[in-house]
Amino acid sequence: MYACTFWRLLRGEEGLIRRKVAELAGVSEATVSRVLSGAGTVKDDTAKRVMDAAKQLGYVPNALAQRFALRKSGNLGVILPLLPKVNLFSTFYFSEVLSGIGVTAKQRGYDLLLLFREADEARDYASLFRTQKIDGCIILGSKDTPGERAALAELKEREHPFCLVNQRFEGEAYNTVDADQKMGSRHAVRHLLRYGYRKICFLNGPPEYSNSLDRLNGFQQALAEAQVPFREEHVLIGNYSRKSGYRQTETVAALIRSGEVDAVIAANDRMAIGLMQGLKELGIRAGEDFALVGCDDSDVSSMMEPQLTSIRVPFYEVGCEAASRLLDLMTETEPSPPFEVKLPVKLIERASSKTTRSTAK
Amino acid sequence: MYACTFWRLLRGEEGLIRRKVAELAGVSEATVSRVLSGAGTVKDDTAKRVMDAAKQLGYVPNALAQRFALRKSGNLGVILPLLPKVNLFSTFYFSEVLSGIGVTAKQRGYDLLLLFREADEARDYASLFRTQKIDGCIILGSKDTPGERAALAELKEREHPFCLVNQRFEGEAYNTVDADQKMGSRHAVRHLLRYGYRKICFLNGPPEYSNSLDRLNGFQQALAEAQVPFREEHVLIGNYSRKSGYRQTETVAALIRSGEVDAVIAANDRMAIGLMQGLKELGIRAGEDFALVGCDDSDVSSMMEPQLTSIRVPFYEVGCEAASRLLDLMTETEPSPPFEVKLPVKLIERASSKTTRSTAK
DNA sequence: TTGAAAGCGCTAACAA
DNA sequence: TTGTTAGCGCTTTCAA
Repeated sequence: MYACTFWRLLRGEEGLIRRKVAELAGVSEATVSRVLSGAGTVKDDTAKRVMDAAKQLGYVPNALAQRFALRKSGNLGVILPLLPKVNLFSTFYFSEVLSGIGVTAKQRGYDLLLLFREADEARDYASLFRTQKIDGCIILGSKDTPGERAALAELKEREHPFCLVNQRFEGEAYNTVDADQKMGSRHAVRHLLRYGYRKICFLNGPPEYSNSLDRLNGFQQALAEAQVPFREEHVLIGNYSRKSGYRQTETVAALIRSGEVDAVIAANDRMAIGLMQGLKELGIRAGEDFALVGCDDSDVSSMMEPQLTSIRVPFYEVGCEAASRLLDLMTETEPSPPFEVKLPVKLIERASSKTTRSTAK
Repeated sequence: MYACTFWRLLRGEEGLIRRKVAELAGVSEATVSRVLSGAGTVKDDTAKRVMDAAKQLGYVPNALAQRFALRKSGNLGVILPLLPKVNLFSTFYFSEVLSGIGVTAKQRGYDLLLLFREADEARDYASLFRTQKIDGCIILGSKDTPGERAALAELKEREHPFCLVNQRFEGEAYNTVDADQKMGSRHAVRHLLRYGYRKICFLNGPPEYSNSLDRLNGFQQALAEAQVPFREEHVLIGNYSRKSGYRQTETVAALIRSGEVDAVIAANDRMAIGLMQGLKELGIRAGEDFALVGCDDSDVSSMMEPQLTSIRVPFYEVGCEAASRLLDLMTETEPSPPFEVKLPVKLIERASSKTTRSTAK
């Protein structure tokens, strides 16, 4: 009770506590500021007196006032799609990337402002800067649509620092951190070829995501390198959801049964799993009747039966890198050219693709 | 280029644009403020003139200044554990809850500040309020430890609005939104009994989480209701990770083989899946040799083979409810008693527990 | 219904 | 090395 009224008093006289600290330390308020913000030059001795006084009185500077005076919000915005409805991306992806961003931002004294982009909301990223809610932002789950392009162009034009994660825009030089998806597909193809599979089907995601294009690209390139002909009709399109993988069951089953296809690469784990389940219902088993490779190496890939071979994308590191680069850029004085970081991926071999096809048809 | 310099100018004269709006509308800056903040009484006619002028000049008030003047951050803090390291909770859980919070907060004009709690950091939630980074906060993944209790007690003492999600503290009346875990276990037990299983083993999580205690409680109660004896040695403890479920393989296998146990309820899906995998390796199959029920109904439960019966917890709604209640509380003037909301859960029956045990030993 | 002016808690010149 | 002082862009009394 005592403490309660004590603190209520304090709250009522926010400003006074600052003055008290100054008095207790025998300095001016400006010096208190200098000590606590770390800026300016203060004698070690006085600095210590101020610190002690502040600790004794439990004084913590008001970040809101601080940021207002500095005209910096101290926030890093993270824009992300509304997850539950459009569950295309995996929760795994977001958790990992977000954690990476969060840890990095915290290390560097920034807070994270989470901004959910609504489905068809007119995107106005720039106003987040105008209102000074954020000093920079990282955009997740961006798609190549006219509205998105316009919003990004505006950001760039006004020189607001931002960074895209896992998405590039053809013809625009934006800051990007991405996994090397193209290399991922190549690894997958080479892996399958090594095990004797030669008739590979590719279950891709929609082309609004540059990742989809990159993966297809790597797929084609790896085939070309091995002089295996590329068949357009062996490219299927889903929407990154498990259901969309499941929906391809009939098509893929026919391809496998006719001997036209003996392996499938899916552009993410969810589609791979949907397809695997569908085919299993028809008695066609991954790892035995055909080989299956997913992408993302999400936590579910090792929960499957058989466990799913997948391309590990270092999502956590992607988040770290994006935040780190963006914060660098925000603290630099002179403008630097846009960065396009590609992080290496790695094929994790598991049972779904490991049976050697010695008698390839 | 033109636009670019134009905006650079604007940025240089942030304050001026406000004045220009005032001039264009033929009013004072104070009136501009009144109109844009919606407060105060303004004639409809002048209000319209101001709005038009603002739109024409592209004026958006500076939220940072606004919040500073109002002494409100406009942020709802969400405190959550660092995910990647301590991957006890599922990413599914956090994504769902977070989305619920995010949507609700946005509807009510609040922004979300994400705060990662580091593993053993001295918890000082109160200073988030003192620095005015947040006006209220929702705490996820809280555990019953002395440090946590102290931090929460401080929040309460200083009358900072906060809400716990999925965690209660014995002896403390904090605002809480939780799923009805106790009811969940009861559903699970009754379901198993109905299918003829009578020897049920319970794989629980650690007791620092009140959920663990609730679930055990419901388990015992349901057994008592059905007059099935409760066996202390049939309660196993994991840590909510898949591995910890896997680690119980030997123990559970022995219990099943000896006929002492014919069904298992796990306190979350991850442990259920770990256990399922371990037992499968020993040739003991869920849904055939024993029944298995998980909890959370995370997205993986339907990706398993066999699919996992699980208790669906409305995580998204939990998030909505927590945010909604907390925001109510923050806008109320008079103090209200703490709320303890329990949301209903639902058993989702799948293959892992559906084979009727007609010949129960 | 509106304008003028004070002040939110902090930083950062400028002086001393 | 430190104190004084003038803002940061907004809200909000108080008068008109």
